[in-house]
Amino acid sequence: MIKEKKIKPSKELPLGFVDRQEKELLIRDFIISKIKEVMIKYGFQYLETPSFEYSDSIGKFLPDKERPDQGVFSFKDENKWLSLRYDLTAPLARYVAKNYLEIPKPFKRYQLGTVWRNEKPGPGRFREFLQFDADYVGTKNLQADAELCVMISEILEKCGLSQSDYVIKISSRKITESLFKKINLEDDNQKLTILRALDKIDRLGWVAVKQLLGEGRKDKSGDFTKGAKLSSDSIEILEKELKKKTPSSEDLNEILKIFKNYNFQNFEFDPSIVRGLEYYTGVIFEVNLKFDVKNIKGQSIQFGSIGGGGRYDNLVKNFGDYDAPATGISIGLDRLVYALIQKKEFKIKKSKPIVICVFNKESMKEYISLQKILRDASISTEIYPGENKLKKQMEYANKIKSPAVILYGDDEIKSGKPTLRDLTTGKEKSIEIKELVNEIKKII
RNA sequence: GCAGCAGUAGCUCAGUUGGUUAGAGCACUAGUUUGUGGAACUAGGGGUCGGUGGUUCGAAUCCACCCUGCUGUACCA
Repeated sequence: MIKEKKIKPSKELPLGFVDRQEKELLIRDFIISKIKEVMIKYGFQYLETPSFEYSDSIGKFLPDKERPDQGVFSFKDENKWLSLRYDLTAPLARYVAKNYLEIPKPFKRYQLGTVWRNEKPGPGRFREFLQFDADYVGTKNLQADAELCVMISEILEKCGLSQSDYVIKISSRKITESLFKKINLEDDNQKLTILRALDKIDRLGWVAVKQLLGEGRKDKSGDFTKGAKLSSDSIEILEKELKKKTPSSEDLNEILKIFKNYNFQNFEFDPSIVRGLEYYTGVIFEVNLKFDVKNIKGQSIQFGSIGGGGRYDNLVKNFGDYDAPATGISIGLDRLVYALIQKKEFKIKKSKPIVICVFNKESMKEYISLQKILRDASISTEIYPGENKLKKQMEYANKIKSPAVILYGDDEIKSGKPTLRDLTTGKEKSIEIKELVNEIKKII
């Protein structure tokens, strides 16, 4: 410990930002490897775009265009506003608009990247997180939308989830639009309020949602949320229509047929899902986990979906002359990892290094030659990084969960037979150098 | 943003109606063993008791404001 008490820099992290440790990262890497495997099979191209974009290229859909810092992290560079991307879809639209003439049509791309949101963090929700996106740009064919659902389902199962662990909910923006017509609703703000209310059926139930559609609702903490102020007649019509369990729009009927062709069944029609409010134009889907997720304190929490997507036919058009209908899906990888860690035990092989103990510096040449033999055999190995006494070295090996240490002191060097100590059993063996690799492979 | 609850050592927490120098367990460091880890024993380091201001002879304890965290809610392109 440092004793001086000067002005110390803070060890705390900014709100919503976290250090991620090896255990989590290895599981994340595992998931990424599964994703890549599946993406290649489905014929998607890999793309990377920068973390920053000009605010107006990704800010077309900001609620408040005058303030680019609303929800995003931005700064002014020279005279232009830059923002950290808040998703991978807006940059894709920008990329397609920029490279329209060169790229294949339709354009299928997948992307893994960090995104940043200036919002309140929650359990498993941060202000910086890794997202995975797959999109089809330049086709109206609903086969694309269907295939995204099938594909995401394959990824989840490759990650170890079974059909009962998750469900893909589907709906269409067209259904809500027709509902608004039915109750003669024109006001866009009111429409938004209704969509937001409907989005909460899962979480709050119909009783609360009806309050939100009407005058408003007071929640557990005593906070009051203003409602959409619909008449009770209109609310009743909405409820009746939304409780129908069969889709009433053409696009959904079409997609159901395609699912049949794929023999895909793990979906559920749910007209209450909403997703991005102004962004989507047609089919929308949401990936929901069905198992219980807990926070650090072991309390069950409201986890919500780990991702979703849908059809956004107008996004590319906003950039200029090209009109490219598109559909895509995104998954929050950190959230998926957070949930997955609780669901199942991951046995991810990560070989910890064999530690070669240091007796004296003069023998370093011998230690290094042993180390080279092991490393050449692809065995993770290190010479103890320091000059402590043996006890410390053993404690270190134990702490990093090393499977074994090699003792190669003067006696061993003289006889040419290092001692191998298995740290799980505590047993020691004197071994010929040429047998060392084989013996170690038995242990690890 | 709004609301409820919380903040004492690296972690988990105790701290009586306000009363000397603020405690425990785990972790850490050193030793018992200068060539042997996971156990035990001994010793040790580490806290402006979230911050600031106030009440008081005296505050971790009471009051005000602020900060941070958790949970709910709102927003979430």
